[in-house]
Amino acid sequence: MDKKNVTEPICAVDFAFRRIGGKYKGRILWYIFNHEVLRFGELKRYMDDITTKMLTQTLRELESDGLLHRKVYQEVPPKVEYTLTETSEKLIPFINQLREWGVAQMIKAKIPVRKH
Amino acid sequence: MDKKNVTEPICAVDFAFRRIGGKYKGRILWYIFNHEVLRFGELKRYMDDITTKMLTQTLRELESDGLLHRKVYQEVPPKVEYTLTETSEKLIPFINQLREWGVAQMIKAKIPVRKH
DNA sequence: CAGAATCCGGTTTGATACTG
DNA sequence: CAGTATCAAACCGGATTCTG
Repeated sequence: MDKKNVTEPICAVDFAFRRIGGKYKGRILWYIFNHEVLRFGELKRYMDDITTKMLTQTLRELESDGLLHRKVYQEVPPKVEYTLTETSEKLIPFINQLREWGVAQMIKAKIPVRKH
Repeated sequence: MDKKNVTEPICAVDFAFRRIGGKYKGRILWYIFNHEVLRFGELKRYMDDITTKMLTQTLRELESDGLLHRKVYQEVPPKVEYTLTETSEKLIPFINQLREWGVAQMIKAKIPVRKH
């Protein structure tokens, strides 16, 4: 997930999907949006199926793409808060619509829809 | 990209991203939408950076998820046409929104935006 | 608490050649 | 034309251990 952002995007759809098309990125943004701010450990609990390594890695990518703010509190025990940026806030309507589409599909397919 | 659709989705966002979050899926849907119907070879030319193997594989996944129609003409030389389904047509406004977000980001970052 | 570091298998993706 | 088949490389992602 490094070279992806180095090679020139073919088009804008390509560009966009490189930034949020990963396995966890959409959900991370969505969960943070819903709570306004989330700490590392909270986010990990919501994600439920992610390892610390992947979460760290994905958060760093989002941060370096300007889609997340990372605020470190210099205290013990450590505390780090993640919030959306102006740029990623603009993605929320898209994610939400996609989510609604997903809900509709899941109902049709009779897959239990869990809330978050 | 097989197990992805076997394990239970965590939530609707997860569900949706498994269906269109791959490296090429969004673009494939977008290009087909823009041309209404595309043949295998045409699509490959538009994608520009995909191998026949990946294109085949991705098309099959989209088809089995009910996001693409695949119409085979029994003639020589072979001819196969891909079109959107009702389900995937509902996704187009979102993909377009995402595309517009991408365009804005690319302009900001001074990355040349190519049309498709 | 919020990670960093390492090891390692599995999956994804790619190059190339071939076919009905 | 629309794919298959095969092999190899790259990347993803998980488990575990460790630390300021």
